[in-house]
Amino acid sequence: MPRITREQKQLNREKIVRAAGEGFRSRGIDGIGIEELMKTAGMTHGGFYNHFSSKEDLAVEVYRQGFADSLDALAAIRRAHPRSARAALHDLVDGYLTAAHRDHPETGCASAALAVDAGRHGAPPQAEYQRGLEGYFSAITEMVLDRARQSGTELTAAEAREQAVALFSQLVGALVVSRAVAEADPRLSDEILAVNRRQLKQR
Amino acid sequence: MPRITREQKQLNREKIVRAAGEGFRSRGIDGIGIEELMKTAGMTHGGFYNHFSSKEDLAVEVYRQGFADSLDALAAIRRAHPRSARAALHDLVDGYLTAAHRDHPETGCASAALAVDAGRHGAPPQAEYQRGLEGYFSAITEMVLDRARQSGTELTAAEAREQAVALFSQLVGALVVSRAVAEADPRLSDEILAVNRRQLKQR
DNA sequence: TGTACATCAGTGAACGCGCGTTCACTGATGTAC
DNA sequence: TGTACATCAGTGAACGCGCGTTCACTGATGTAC
Repeated sequence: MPRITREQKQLNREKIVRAAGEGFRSRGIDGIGIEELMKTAGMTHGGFYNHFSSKEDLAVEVYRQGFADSLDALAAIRRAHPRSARAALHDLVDGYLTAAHRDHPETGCASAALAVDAGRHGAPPQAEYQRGLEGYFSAITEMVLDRARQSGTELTAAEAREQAVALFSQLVGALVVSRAVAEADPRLSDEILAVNRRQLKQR
Repeated sequence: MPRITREQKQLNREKIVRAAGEGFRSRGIDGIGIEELMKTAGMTHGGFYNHFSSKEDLAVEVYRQGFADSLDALAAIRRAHPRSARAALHDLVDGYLTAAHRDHPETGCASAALAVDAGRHGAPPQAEYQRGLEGYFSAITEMVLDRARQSGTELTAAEAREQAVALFSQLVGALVVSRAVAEADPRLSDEILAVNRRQLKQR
């Protein structure tokens, strides 16, 4: 059958990245092998190295893609509330800290699902994580600044960034901890989400 | 040479749990093998199954031990500030969100280092994680209640627990995210710790 | 208290297995004329 | 536009390797008398 169209090759590459994005998020970079990944993407494992030079190389691409997707989602939230950054921030918190997001890491926030793996798989994935994180911080900082502006509050850029960093840290922590007990104690897991949601929106 | 004293066997077991506690925290449960673990503990790998029925069984013990150690540390903080729960909570935050804690997951908080692994390695470790987390929440809730009492503020037990859950979520999130970028961007990593420290103590 | 024997903790080789990676092969695609 | 040939994406077997786990063995400890 092969060889395949250039266009088709690009589509296949995207399928691999998507399969890896889901596999790595739900089971960790070490938790899923290339054979299973390629099978999920609809191919046999031998062709993997036509697309990536190593598994780590793929991980870097997964981080890049994951953060890009999340930034797009953030931008969509902002666009949905053109007049109220406050409403947009509430949407962010409410959307992030849901049972659905907790129960589906495979399609969720890369920062939360891949944070621990980032530190354990060498410098390149970690560098990509850092780039993505800066993007998050910048986007949320702007939302916080908009909110202050719209409510007539004085707020420096530095103060806004502090609020953004703290907000995001808490979002990630709440999600990670709620996931860790999701099966062992669903009620506790729900409580963690609800408490953090409520507390973050009071600010 | 073998066989060994019963007492010596118990000491050997503790050495294995300690080695695994450090190895699992810094490199993940999948990130270190039994051979290396046993070598670190000063033995050859064959004897492992005289102590544990499986690697997962060891993981459960690591979670149990890790949370027990952390609860002891929390109790020590409380004892160091018998008159001021406020000072104790500040100590908790300042001690948790330090560069030293970030840079040494192997001796640090089990909840932060092992949260993601808990969800990926079956029910028994996750159940142990849940038990430990409840212990944290209870201990911190008591500290929050003490603080309210000592400052003459009205606070229900439910409100105190909410504050405790949110506080701990943010602690874990800040540490996890700061670790993920520690090598790629030390300044950003420090900023994350400092911002969360400051913000948590303002409350 | 002393002796004889059963127990069992640590050793180190071996097991099967799945992993990441390599490779010869195939045949449709891409390209040069 | 059509033909001839080089390219190269996917296939599937194979590689070495490290993993978790098992096992026969040893000899000091624990126990029964």
